[in-house]
Amino acid sequence: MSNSDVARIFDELADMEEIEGNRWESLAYRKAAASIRALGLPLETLYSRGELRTIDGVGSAIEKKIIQFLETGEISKYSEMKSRYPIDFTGLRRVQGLGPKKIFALYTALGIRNIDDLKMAVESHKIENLPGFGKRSEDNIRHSLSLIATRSADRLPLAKVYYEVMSMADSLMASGTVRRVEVVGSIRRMKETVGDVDILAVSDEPEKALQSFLSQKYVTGIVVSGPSKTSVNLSIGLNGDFRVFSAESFGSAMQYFTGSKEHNIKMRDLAIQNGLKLNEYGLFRKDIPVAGEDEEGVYSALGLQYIPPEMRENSGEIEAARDRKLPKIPEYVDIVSDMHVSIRNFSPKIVHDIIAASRNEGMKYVALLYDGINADRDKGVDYEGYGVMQKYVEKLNSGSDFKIIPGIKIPVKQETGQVSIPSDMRNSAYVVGTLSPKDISGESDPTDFIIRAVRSGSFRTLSYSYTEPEPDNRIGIDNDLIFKACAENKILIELSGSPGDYGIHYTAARAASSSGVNFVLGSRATSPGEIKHIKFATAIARRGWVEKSRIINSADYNAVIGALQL
DNA sequence: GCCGTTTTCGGCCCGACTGTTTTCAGTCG
Repeated sequence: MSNSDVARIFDELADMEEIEGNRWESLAYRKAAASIRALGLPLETLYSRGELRTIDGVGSAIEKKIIQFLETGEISKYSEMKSRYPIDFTGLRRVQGLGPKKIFALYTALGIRNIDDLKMAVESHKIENLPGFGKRSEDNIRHSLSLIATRSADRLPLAKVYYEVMSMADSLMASGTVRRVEVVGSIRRMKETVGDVDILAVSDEPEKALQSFLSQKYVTGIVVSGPSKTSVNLSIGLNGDFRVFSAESFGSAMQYFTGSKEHNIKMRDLAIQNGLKLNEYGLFRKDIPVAGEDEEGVYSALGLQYIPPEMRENSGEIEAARDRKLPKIPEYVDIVSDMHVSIRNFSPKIVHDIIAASRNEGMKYVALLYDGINADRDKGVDYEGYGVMQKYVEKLNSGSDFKIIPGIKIPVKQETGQVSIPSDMRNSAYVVGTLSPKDISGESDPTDFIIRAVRSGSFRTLSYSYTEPEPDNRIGIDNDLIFKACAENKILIELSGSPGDYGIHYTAARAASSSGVNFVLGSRATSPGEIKHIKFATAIARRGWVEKSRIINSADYNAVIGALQL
């Protein structure tokens, strides 16, 4: 039973209230659903602490519903309404252009309850004759259904689309029809998953720029297209929105389309309180522009510090910016080392390739972690292989300005809660303990197990390993207790940049940071080409409000060697 | 249904686009 289950229920309640004309109730459920979805910790935890009401958009009525769900597994209001609207809203809303009203119209006229019903109705051309629908509507539904069928997921991991989207922006710039191009939306916020791609441009010839965008080879279909904006299907399997603005409006347009939606709502509310109006064209006092050319001006005119895109999730950043108390998060260039490059089969060549790639990414030193686990885990760690690598690295270090920290990563063992490492190696190697859900699946009290591991002193850094980027459905552990133990025992927590081997979520990083934990950032690269992923680890730190001073690898080599006591 | 640096009542972000409409509701971001 995860937060997303509860969020889905509130979204459906919002749909049903909207059908019944209860606009504000609908809005309230919608807001609560979004807050719960963005929550970094399980609702059960907040419930046990009596803190459900601290969630933005959760008042007494919604709190009661959450409690009822947690205690009985059902919400009576939802069940009661659902019996009147036995419709799969969640499924049908994935169809582009279908909202609650249209879904209800389809249900009333044709008894359509789910995607399969809709497919059949489209195939037999029953929709085009419905009042409020037409031939175009039916064609659009057909097109959207075919996209849903071929799409693997509604959201894709950031790293899987990031580089392609950046090259899309580059080729658009090269077309010569725009003066400036920026990727905004969730990609600019470096959110861990991406649902669509937003691109903005400045152009003196908006229509030419739009045409140029539509003719790019990565555009595979057009959803909507007007004089200033267009929405398309992209070859990467997501939809893309492209909009053209004038230079005077570009800052407010970037602010607006970077989101998040919740951040924007609060921003516009703040503008209203100041007698101003904020939209994508600028910040206005009685139609006279006050700001809009750049984002800094918009934030500043509202009495705020500049808020980095990664922090714009309406999780306290606007209040902090008002009080001049935003944390000093690292810039991407502040991270001068990749503290987790994984090496399985040592050779001088691979080390030199890693050095070259690291220098290329602006790194000054790198931690090379020997992954000496045999396929058969019971056989243990290949310490001899590590020894060979360590000797080579030491020799290399003595004659080079680019330094390598030799290290080893070892899974935290189930029986002992420790990583097994010979005592003579503990002092010379940077030891990282890895922990994946399957490592603790057999534990009756996983939280206590991890805390014992942290206290064992057998590793310096705790490296969580997950296959999914989102925090939901993760192992049931009490992060608060674990983070406290890490802070007390000076155990570092690793933030991962890897697109397939995720570390802790940014919300957990934020909690850890406020518990006093320090961090290391690593790409978890298994080949030199993956070292560039370090930026995604930096992004998690930025999203998690982690101060630069808490990140070990924002310091130079000598400081890190000292901190790691190597 | 939620919320409060004018408020415990009376507000609730806002503009673009589409399709089916003779002036606008629905959807989207």
